[in-house]
Amino acid sequence: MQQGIQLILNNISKIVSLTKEEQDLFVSKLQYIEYKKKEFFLHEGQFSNELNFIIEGCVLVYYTDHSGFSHLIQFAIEDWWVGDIASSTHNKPTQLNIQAIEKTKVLRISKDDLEYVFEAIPKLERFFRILVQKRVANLQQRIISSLSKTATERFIEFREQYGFLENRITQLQIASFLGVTPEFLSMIRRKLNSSKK
Amino acid sequence: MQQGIQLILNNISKIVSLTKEEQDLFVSKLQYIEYKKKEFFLHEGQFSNELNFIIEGCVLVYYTDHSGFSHLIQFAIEDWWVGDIASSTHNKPTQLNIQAIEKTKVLRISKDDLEYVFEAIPKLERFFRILVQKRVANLQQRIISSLSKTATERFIEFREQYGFLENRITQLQIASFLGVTPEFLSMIRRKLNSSKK
DNA sequence: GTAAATACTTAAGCTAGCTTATTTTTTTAT
DNA sequence: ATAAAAAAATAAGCTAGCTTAAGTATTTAC
Repeated sequence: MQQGIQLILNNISKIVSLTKEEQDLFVSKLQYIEYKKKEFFLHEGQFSNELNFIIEGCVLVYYTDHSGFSHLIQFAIEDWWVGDIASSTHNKPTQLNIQAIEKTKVLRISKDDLEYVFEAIPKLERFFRILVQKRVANLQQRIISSLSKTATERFIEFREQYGFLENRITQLQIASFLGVTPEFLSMIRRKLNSSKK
Repeated sequence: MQQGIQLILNNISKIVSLTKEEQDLFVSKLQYIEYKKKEFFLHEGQFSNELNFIIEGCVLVYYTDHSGFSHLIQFAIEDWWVGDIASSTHNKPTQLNIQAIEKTKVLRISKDDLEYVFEAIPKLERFFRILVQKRVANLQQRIISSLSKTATERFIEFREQYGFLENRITQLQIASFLGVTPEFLSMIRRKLNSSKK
């Protein structure tokens, strides 16, 4: 856990610098949690009242539609933040599922504590504002790609951006993220491989 | 313009409450600008260093791909904020075009002034954090829809959410927002109309 | 007020991506 | 180590949504 605290403070210090006292206050609000592989952080219909920082592991954020198909909205690994901003901003039950796909260690802060530290340490509110802005940039890029690119182009873009994940998540999950069937992704991969040599 | 200032202060007061002095400081940083129909706020390749609040009018935010096709990322009307968060967060030239499609009046604040007022009035940083969170919720919903719904379902959802815009933007623009061709949208509309009666 | 430009509709043929089904490979649990 | 489960590949037939093209309606600009 001690290493995790170093990691989270380091993550924050890339954007804002906190004094020792501010760090201690923030850290005092963190809860350390471990999830086993396949365990859920959050189920559809629950209220999302926490934000999680991943120390170790990998989680998926997905939406399950009325026909039971899952659609991968986001994934997160160590040194990333994960939570349902939509649910906690609008105080509505989440539509999403958040699930560990490896043994995962997180530091968690509740919504109430987060609001408290924002009040006490405005620099932290700045940090989170910038974090959320980066998320906007990321989501917007994904919309641009979904509107203007073919599945093959989106797969190539995925590899460039998230290639380091290719051994941690399955083809099924990549297909779900790209918005194609696994069968079609398999075809895309075959075509790319044969044209490569 | 005076009315515009009332509108913007009102918009902010729905989320945070400012003292008279704080309001005055914020307002002193605002610039009033008018655009004619078809004029651009921002062209692809430029740097986005402003945030705009629309007092009156309607603007489109779109991406133009390498084949010259436009894809509508966002639209905004009076009482909405518009800018390119991605470009200004990452200090990169924008990929987007922002264009007025009606005579449009805005109040604008530069990125530098915004950072200054965030420092001086932390409540304003909170306001913008929450504004950006709402944008995340909106973009995420759009990704969920694009992954899990057919074009017809997305059009019905568009009408429910943005029906009030149907007389201000064209079918071409709606098609571009939904990610279908105008011809196909025309077919969808015909089917929906014939099944309605 | 009128010509030109733009938006919208319709329809026929086409293709990217889906469905279903089978086989092979890899992972998981005991 | 092995059986069961899950993931991945291949292939044939299908469909939502695209392309092209031509015609009609509406806006725009002078």
